[in-house]
Amino acid sequence: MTVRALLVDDHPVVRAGLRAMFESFEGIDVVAEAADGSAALAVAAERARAGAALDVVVMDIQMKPMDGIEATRAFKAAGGPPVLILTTFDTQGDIVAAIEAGALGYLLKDAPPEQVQAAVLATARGERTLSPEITAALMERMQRPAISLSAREMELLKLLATGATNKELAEALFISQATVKTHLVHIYSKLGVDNRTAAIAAARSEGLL
Amino acid sequence: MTVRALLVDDHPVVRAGLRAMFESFEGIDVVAEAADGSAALAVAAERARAGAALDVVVMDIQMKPMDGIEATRAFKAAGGPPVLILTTFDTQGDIVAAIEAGALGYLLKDAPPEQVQAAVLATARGERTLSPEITAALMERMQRPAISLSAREMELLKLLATGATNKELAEALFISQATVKTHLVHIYSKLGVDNRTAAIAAARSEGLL
DNA sequence: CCTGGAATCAACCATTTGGTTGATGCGGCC
DNA sequence: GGCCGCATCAACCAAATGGTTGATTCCAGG
Repeated sequence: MTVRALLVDDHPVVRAGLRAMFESFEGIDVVAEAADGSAALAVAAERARAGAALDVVVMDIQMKPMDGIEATRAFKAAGGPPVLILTTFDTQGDIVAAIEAGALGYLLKDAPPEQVQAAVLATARGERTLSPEITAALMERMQRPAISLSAREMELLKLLATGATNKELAEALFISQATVKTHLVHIYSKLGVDNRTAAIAAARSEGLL
Repeated sequence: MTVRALLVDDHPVVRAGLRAMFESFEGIDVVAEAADGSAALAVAAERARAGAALDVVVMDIQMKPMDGIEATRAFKAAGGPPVLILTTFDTQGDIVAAIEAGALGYLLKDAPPEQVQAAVLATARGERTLSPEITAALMERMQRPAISLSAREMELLKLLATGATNKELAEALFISQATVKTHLVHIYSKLGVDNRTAAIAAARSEGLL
């Protein structure tokens, strides 16, 4: 029995590549393509109405207007087909976001063809799949006691990364400079640094930005 | 007469996609693939020795161990085949670097298949090709008086972005803190900012990092 | 050869940032 | 009810950073 797959990627080249890989392989039938999340949802809905529901969605993350994370969440909420994320990046933030959004699998685009095919079939069967690199990144994150900034601290951090001074932070957030400093001290201590530029660097490497 | 092309990309999926696109098209023959710059150089050299030199190289930028920029420079230096850069990103720094390295064309991976094929043929003929987005990015850069940091300033900037203090910069570069400050003042003035965090933000948005 | 940019350093001062202590109010949770 | 985390603020001090002026050396280009 062949698996009906939907390819979602904003690069025609990548879609063609996946299609070519799957065509030379018994078991996967690419029944549709989409260039972004909202198009993918539309296609899936139509397929379901036609009584030929999809078995698996292979999706990139970075797309516009609707990205792969949002689309995954929508598929999950609608009880749609399982989603396999296939992307270029392995930032911890992306991985965590994808899994939280309900993706069943997460694979990198530089994976060898056999791995991609195996992952697609596994996802269609409802099994969870993570490539070794992804697993490693996740494990690493688990070992450290999960750096989590409060919502307010995240606001500060984002503005901080734009190069704002304490005074500007205070004005932008309608708080006093004293409060800004308090938040900054907390941010520094959570990130294990002692100045703002290092905080930005650390936040980036943690995938917080 | 068909064009002999070499595909260089670290993603098997992308190579398969390009190959599939070109196969369905008269005029381009994909005679080899490589997963990085040094492998590409080896393949091209072997082809040349065999008397069946390549007509065009289609290459990504981000690859390891040797990236597309370096490889392009090497092809150019060796009088090799013309290079068409086909990549995901359109940061001004990448574009400028690619052109300076001697790339004949620069295209984004989200370009439609016909555009990719046309660009490959044009590159093989020795014509320069830039996609509209790339041209726009280049023009924009031209209009502004080209922010260019000296080599030393770039060294500082990179370390700055890692969160180093003036003292650490001084030690890392074997100069006094006074010199660090002088360099920083120059960097700030070139970027139009007045502190280090803003400098990092500006450098990022200018594609200098 | 002379001019100018780049890199190097010093001394000085103003401003910003960071560190600490302490305090208040609010909301959730056991 | 009491504890705790979060957000808010103040006052004070220490350290880092930024701004300015001025100077030296080296090297490349007209």
